[in-house]
Amino acid sequence: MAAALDLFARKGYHGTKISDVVKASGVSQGTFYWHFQSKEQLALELIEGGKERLIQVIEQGYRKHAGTVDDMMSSSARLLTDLFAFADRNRDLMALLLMKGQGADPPVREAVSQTWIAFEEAFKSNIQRAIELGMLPRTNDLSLRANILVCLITGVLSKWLFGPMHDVNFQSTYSPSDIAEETAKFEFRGLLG
Amino acid sequence: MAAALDLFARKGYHGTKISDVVKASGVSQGTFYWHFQSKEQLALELIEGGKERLIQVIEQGYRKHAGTVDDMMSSSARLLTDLFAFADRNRDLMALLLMKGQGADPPVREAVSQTWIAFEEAFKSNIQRAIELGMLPRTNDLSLRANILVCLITGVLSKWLFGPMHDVNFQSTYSPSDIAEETAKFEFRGLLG
DNA sequence: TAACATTAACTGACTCGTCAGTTAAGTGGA
DNA sequence: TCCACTTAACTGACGAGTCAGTTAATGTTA
Repeated sequence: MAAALDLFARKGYHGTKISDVVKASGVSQGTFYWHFQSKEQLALELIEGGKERLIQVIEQGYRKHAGTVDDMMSSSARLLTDLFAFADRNRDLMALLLMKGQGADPPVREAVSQTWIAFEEAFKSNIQRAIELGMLPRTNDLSLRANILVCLITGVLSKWLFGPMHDVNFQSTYSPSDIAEETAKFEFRGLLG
Repeated sequence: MAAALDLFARKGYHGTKISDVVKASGVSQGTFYWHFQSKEQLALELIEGGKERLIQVIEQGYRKHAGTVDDMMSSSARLLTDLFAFADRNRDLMALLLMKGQGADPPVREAVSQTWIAFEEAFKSNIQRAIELGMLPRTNDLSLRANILVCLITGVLSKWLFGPMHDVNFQSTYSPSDIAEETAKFEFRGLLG
């Protein structure tokens, strides 16, 4: 239910009343409880669905062939552009995952955490692949660097989407590809060093 | 009230009942409302106090003299080590600022936002200073890079403190200075490029 | 120094609005 | 007449905030 996601994103889990969701989607409360077991269940379904779509974006960016350093930069930038464009199209989802999920009850928080763990895994296998293809140097602290990279990406994502005020309607002056390119440069230099 | 901060950090704003705070601090509910106007007021006071201490840490790291590139690296690492050590000592505060603040009511969220805006400003003036001292190149997209840097730092901070599961009791395998050094390398290469 | 006054600090049972979830009673299509 | 679906009024729990009163410490007066 898109209406519910919008509300969760704007008002947070606890700030969103079932009565609001119901009003926004034009059905009555009973109808809601016919479709969903509970408020929590609704949130979990939203997150689960979002997670799958998010992971798909990253997995599609999986590098398949070796290439030059420039290739690497541009494929990184492309993956990030895809990711940022996806995030832009789904800012309600991203708001829930990046910020508002924290205000929710344990099971919902758990689902959000699982999403980021999956995200990190997907990214890690991309980096691993790049190393195997000889595009990145082997280092012993790979996992730490991969970690830092993911932090960088989610951090940039948060601020680019929601600005300093964590406002869901925030409009950045940068386009997805602007941000992606600049972030890719950071990534590239950081990982390569 | 340290007890309250601990609870906010672990359970989030809405997850924390006044009755819990009261139980944890060993006073009665009436006493609580004699000391604090409201639950919200309590949270605001906690955040305000934390903000001041946090900003102090960064401002103390203010670069005062020009130096070599190595100087820059080490002073960056020192500032980050201070910051990370502070965060480690105050993980309840950081949990509230980095994660749990999002679940709260608008005034509390606003206070959290203001804290990060101040954080960013403090960092920006550090970078500005480094540019004036000729330690960093002048670029036109400084503000974007500064932004990305702050994202990197808060992102790393979150994951280092709370791990993938956003657990306040998470113990990282890295020490403050390990993380600070690795992050500083990332920062350094990212900013210099 | 004893009796009384004042006030700051504290208590815990209570109120009262809010909201997730329920239910009994429809409605329309096959 | 069964079934998928919808409705609006209802319930009950929960939790923030209140309040009438207790305690103890510090004046104040006679």
